[in-house]
Amino acid sequence: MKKKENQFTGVKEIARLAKVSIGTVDRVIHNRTGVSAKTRELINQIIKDINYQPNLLGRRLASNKITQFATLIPMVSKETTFWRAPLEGIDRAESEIKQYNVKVENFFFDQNDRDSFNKEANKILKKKYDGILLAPSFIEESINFTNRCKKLNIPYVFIDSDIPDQPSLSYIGPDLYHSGYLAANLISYLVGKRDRIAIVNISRQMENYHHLLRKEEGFRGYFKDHNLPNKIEKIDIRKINTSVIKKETSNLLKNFPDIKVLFVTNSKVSFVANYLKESGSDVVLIGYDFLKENIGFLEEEIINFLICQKPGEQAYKGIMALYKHCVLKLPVDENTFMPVDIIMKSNHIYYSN
Amino acid sequence: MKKKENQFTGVKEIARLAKVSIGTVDRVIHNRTGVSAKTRELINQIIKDINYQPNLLGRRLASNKITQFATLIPMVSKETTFWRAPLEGIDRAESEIKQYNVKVENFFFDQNDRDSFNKEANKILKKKYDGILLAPSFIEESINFTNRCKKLNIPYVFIDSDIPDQPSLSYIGPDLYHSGYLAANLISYLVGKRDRIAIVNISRQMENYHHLLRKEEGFRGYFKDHNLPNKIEKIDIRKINTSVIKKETSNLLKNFPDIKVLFVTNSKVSFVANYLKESGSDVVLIGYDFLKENIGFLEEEIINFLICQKPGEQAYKGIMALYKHCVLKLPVDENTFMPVDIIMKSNHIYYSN
DNA sequence: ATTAAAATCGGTAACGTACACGAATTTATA
DNA sequence: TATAAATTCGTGTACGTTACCGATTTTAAT
Repeated sequence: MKKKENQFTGVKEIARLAKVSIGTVDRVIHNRTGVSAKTRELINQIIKDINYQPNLLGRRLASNKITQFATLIPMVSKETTFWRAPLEGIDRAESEIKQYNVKVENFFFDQNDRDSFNKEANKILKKKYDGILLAPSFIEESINFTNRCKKLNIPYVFIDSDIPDQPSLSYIGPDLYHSGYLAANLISYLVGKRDRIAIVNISRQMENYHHLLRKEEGFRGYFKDHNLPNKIEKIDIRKINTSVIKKETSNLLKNFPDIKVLFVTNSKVSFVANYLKESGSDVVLIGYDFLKENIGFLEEEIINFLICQKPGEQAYKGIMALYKHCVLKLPVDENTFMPVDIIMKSNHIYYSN
Repeated sequence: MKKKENQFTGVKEIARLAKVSIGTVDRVIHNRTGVSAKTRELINQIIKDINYQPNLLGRRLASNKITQFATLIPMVSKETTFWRAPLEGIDRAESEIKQYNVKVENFFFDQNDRDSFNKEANKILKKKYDGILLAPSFIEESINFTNRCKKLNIPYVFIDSDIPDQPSLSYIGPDLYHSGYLAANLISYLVGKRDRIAIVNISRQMENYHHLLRKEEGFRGYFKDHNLPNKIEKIDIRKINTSVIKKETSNLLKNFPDIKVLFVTNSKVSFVANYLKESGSDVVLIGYDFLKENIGFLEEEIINFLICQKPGEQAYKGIMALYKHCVLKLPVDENTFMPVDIIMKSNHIYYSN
């Protein structure tokens, strides 16, 4: 460890150069009133000249404030454990920045109950937070909520899915079209030209269904772009229920015995896997998300590929984006599309969600 | 922004509870002499009781020291641009922690010149650094170097490849065996039982060759574990030279026309791709590393899959591990095996190395 | 010209921690 | 018991910044 040598740095140096007190420099830096136009200009010039970078340690230490963020994401349910990873990402981010007086409070809503979304959203707006991270599962409600945030000048970050034309501080999540496109590309290696393929959408909520459609578009887009002749079937299952999914899948495979690949457009792929295992089918199964229930089937190679986009990392980055913006006053990327990861039996052990 | 309320925190609070001055508390915290056994014990008890977490802002601000790290990695050469990503990762880490008075200095060696490694290593040891990040390309030399580090009590982190039985602060890099294993798993989806497969090792230096062998072991391990009957050929090319590689590959494919997949065990896959493109072959090509020269072929689907392990991220994490250990005094994972990423044409755009 | 009001600025106490200096206390030595 | 030596501890200053208080200067009003 070396000792630092030069004496005058930061505001003190600026003050020295401008022949004013550090109090005045501080006023200029924070655009406060009480400085004549001349000295203000002079100080600003010096700041530019010496390329002054404020010392964040001193800054955070002196400004004895607590920055508070709120998160609004679905609760972990019996239906899916998907939202466990984002929560862990949030916690990881918080424990990294809590030393800088940042606190994060989490609010959870029920993915099958839009009222619960509104209720939690109102709770958030009552207490004044400095930034909000949310998964805009319900489109209308999210627009409403974020509009109110905008009026209150509270920055918000979307994760997991975006709301077009609703400008946010940042979106961090998948490019849904591309993830479908990738699935198709992968499948193109697995089937012959004459094999049949099926898309399986499983969703109860209309909202989430939109996301699935984007993936489906990407999926079909690939086949179109590459003039592939494969026949593509599709079924929509609107109940998340073992027996229903079993029946529908079984019907599908009976009607089209030449189906070689099933592409399930979300994390519900384990339900299909469950049936395939029972029936002893050797259809290739591709689905989404690194969930416990899916990994089991991945290890058995009932599910052959999982497409994942690190939901935990998304939430982590989301909190960090708020931190960068609110605390460090740094610019933040408007869109961060997560890499599309391909997980199979032999690379899942080192994967971190 | 909320203001913080409670007055007594940190050392002050401890001092209050122990009825001593903060100076004494400070001495206990830093295991300095000059404290009676009684009060020391008392203070330590209080520290435990209130679960005292030192404020890093105050700590870093007060300790007016500069922590200096050195890195020792191969230089970017004409032969490969592989080491550009790690360098960027190092820079990214540095710019994140430079606010905490951390500086990083980079030293580069020539991968084909073990003397250059020794020369740079000596430079590093002359100036006393607080931590070292290195890619131990030359095994003997690295052991020698790290032994000297240990004597000087300088912690070091390995990236990219490990040296077994040379205990380091941390290793961050691939699990080579598994990456080969994964490649085989992937290939198992792409070939029929009777198709032939070939492994292509391209390496000039004996050292690097060991890494390739680990991958090859993993690769063959998969076929053995799953009782797959595919014939596996193998060639070693000890010159990194377009025409040599062209000739060797061409011979291989002529001798075994039933080869369906080529597995190149490192980033030199672009040389093979170059030949395949010329010859118009439609053999499936799998290789390593997200390099510019490879991505071009990936887009053309001459290279079909690239296996990547985020070398940039490795270096970033390596510097961060040193930071955590040296500055924050936090525990550090001994081994961090990077995820094994599968990159193809349609997911490379969002990939970050 | 006098006084009041407004604008401009300097000085300084914090924030939580590190570290040096010297004061107070205890122990050892004669 | 007196004195020296050693031990134990408190105080003060510093790190770079924020934010407030009050002093000084300028401008406005009479």
